[in-house]
Amino acid sequence: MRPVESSGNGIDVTENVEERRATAPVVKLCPHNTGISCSNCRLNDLCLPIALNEGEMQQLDDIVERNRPYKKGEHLYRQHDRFKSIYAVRSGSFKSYVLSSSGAGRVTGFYLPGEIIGMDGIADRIHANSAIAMEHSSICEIPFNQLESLSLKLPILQHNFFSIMGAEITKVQKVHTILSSYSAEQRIVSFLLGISSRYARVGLSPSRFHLPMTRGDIGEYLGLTVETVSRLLTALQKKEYIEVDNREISLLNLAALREIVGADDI
Amino acid sequence: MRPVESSGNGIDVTENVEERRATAPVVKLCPHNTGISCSNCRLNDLCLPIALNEGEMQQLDDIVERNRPYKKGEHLYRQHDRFKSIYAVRSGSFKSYVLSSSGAGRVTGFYLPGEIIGMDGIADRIHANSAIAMEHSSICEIPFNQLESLSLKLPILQHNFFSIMGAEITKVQKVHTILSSYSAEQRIVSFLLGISSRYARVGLSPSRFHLPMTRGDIGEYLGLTVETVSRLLTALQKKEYIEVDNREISLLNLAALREIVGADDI
DNA sequence: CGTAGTGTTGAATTGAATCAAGTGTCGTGG
DNA sequence: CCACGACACTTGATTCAATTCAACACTACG
Repeated sequence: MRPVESSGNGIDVTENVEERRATAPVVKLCPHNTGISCSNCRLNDLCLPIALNEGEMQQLDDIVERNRPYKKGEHLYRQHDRFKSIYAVRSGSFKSYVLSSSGAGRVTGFYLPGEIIGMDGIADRIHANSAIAMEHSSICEIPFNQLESLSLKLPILQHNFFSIMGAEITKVQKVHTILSSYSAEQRIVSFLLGISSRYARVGLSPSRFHLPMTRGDIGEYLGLTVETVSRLLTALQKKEYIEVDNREISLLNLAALREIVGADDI
Repeated sequence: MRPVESSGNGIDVTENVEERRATAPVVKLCPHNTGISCSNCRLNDLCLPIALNEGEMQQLDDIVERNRPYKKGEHLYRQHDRFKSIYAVRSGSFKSYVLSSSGAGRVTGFYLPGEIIGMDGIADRIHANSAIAMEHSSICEIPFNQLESLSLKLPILQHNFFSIMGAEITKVQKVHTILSSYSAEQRIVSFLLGISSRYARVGLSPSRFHLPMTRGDIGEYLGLTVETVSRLLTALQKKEYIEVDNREISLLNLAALREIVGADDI
């Protein structure tokens, strides 16, 4: 039933976090004793260090904190927390969400390996969202003040971070367009294609993957109800455009799916 | 009929552009002969130069290009154009929009004086949106490569620009929440309150203002039809929460309006 | 092995879209 | 300065996509 490409809880592209926790359960690990550094991280060419040379990467490495992994349901930060760092997802996945005063929270984003989470706090130094692990996950924490200082010394790092923030702006604007003009079916398809290409980016299969989030999460993110999400996944399966086995998704007819959203998608 | 606070075509807080055009209609103006510089601009404490000292502001000033004003309907840039600069709105207003392959364009943002437009091109050096003047407007163009270079030398400038990009991310995420969970009425009210506080930021009246955009623009931005926008403005007027005279809006009952969106708005 | 959370499916309802037919406003050129 | 045409806006009647309400099935974890 599980796809070949993504083992177990989804995506542990860089390390066996379970094993590490067994030997060092609570104590905060020194950044250097995990065997992981930017220079040997598989994600380093899609993360902050793009195009940095060895020496520069070492300087970045020195400010990165690689804390203990996060268990499913653990918070990375909460809404209104003081902003301290941004975080690169190394394995697993997170969602960000806000609690509206009118009760129900709304999911504002999903963060997969190789993506940066926490930029919602940069402007006013207070996190606008909460962020929570959707599965067992590990992250690289990058203290923002230190990132700023280092960016003054490393032009490429400054450039990369501007680009990463720019990409975040473009990504959220894309969602704006989807929410303001797409039908429920187009939203779901666009979402699946988006997840697909984000997995492809880190070398996983774009046509067969595991969704780390619930139907409810997807619904909140896309402005739909759980029932609608469920119904549409079933309908797309009936058309044989996708195959759904619980949270395992196969995209069977890429062309038809792209057709639905108008081809110019992600 | 016109509100006292905003004269004529809306907002010319810094200069009389009409007059300047009369004497120098076509030729591109030298950045220094306009009498405008960052240091004497009324918006300088809500724009890039925040907290810069005189010398630093002068360095920023040297890279800013103050082109001829834009007429209503003129494009600042178009989707797929090469990204070259970001732009600070000095007077007037712009909207950004995308053309979906399925015909109808969708408005992705409105930019008022003191706000920065163009960040949608930072990530991949291609503009993801088009930007067009909604009225006679003037801007400060800041070539991005030069901004990057200068940011390496001026820590405060780098910091400011990170903040500005962070604020853009937070702003767009807020719209995401609005579109994914608010009713049509809540969207309109939230939009009006947002415009109100953006005008307040530049010293204009938060309770009485001119909308530079059409009902159609508002609808596209909020994922509603023109008819719905029109009906709801009428309905809010009937409740005496607002007064509508064409594009002149008065907010009569702030408390009631805030109540509608759940108080935790913008 | 039980139970809480997650997911599915159906029937009824409804908020906003669509379709339609106007009126109002503004900029332009005669 | 006024008349014209193009937009912009409004209002009403009807339709429909997605929500809501409801009941039940699955699954996964302690």
